[in-house]
Amino acid sequence: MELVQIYQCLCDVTRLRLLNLLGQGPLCVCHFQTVLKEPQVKISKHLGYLKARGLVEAKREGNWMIYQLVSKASPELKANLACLQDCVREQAIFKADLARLRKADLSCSPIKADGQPVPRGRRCC
Amino acid sequence: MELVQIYQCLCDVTRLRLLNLLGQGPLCVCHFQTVLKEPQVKISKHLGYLKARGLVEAKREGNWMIYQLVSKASPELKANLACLQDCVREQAIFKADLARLRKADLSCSPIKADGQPVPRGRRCC
DNA sequence: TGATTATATTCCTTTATAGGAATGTATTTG
DNA sequence: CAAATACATTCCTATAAAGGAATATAATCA
Repeated sequence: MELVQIYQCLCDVTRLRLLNLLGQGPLCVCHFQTVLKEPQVKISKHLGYLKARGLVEAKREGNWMIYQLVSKASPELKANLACLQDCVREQAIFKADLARLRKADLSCSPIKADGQPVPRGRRCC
Repeated sequence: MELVQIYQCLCDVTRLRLLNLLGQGPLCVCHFQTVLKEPQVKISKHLGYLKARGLVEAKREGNWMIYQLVSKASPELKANLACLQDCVREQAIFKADLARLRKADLSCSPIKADGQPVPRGRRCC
């Protein structure tokens, strides 16, 4: 993947917020909606953008799509994601997002802490 | 400066090439033209773009405009420029640019090695 | 002062991107 | 199967950006 494409993915606030959250682990679309408080189209499109350019990957989990950072990232991508995490650490919007993520009910997501099988088919968000 | 603005500056190859060269020190516009082999408008516009967003600064030196990376860069900018330098080290285009830079006659630029006063008013490129 | 050199700006065209409304698709539940 | 839930896609509009041709500006030289 080209370096420029990485930067193209990083030059939108919504996408930075998505990537920031994904730094914590896999998430489903509705949780992004809940945390970012942005409309579904917006979230979905930006996730599609990131996926098309190989920054994230998605798998279907029952009714939900679970997104995560690509498992086999290039050195350039790794470096830039690390740099991003570092830059973002002090910034209000991103800290607030992480705070809301922690408070959110993630019961439909595979990142559930207790390791229980994910309860499927119930209302999520 | 916003983090997103930094990434906006980085999402174009020409600008990455400019920044890569500026990592070596200040340069005048005509040297960018020589090294990148791109038309003057293109170079000038991208430098203007970088300047408008605070990644580079420029000063007039007689007939020439000397561009350099901003002296007082934010932590985010520093981090990302360092990351860029790192990512770019192995890539063909950027290595080739640096090679051409080394071979170029930089007599009209303040980065002249021997510290002599810059000869002004002569033909540069 | 007029010519030359270096650089910036304006104008125009093309393409990319963001955002939202509406609609489509997949999956699960009852 | 019908309804509900989660998500994607299409269509449209507005705005930004890239690139080039032509022109303008600034400084220097002869």
